[in-house]
Amino acid sequence: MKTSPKTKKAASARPAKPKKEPNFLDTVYAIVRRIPKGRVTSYGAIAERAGIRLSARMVGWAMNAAGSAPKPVPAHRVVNSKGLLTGKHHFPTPTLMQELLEAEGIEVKNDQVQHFDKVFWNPPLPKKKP
DNA sequence: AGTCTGACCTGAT
DNA sequence: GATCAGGCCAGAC
Repeated sequence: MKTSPKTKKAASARPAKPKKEPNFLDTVYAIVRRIPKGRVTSYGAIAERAGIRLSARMVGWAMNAAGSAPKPVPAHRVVNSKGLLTGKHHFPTPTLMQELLEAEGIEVKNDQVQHFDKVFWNPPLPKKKP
């Protein structure tokens, strides 16, 4: 048999989706995972680096998915532009986020990162291998 | 299939 | 100076 009744899925080398970039989600993870210890970043910064400055909301949603991510994502190092631990409520324990930050040497008071502009870490562009 | 929300940010009133 | 609304992408129901 070999008949191939029809071109079921036949040759379609690549219509138009060579997989440019997986999902901006993976990009976000890549950036978040690159955050060094003792540093924090903001959703907007990640979103901008990911190429979606107007979509900072999705970054938060991405963090939510981070719990389901194959690898642990330091979501506790991600705070909003004000340095507030807005997502701390989404952690296993509402104090875990602060605990982790303090454990890394970051001073947190009242759910607010102290010296935010000093511990703030600007994420680099996800350099892609040529 | 369409609809809605989501850990936000920025600009304008 | 504070408040309101808009915007973007992706997943879940």
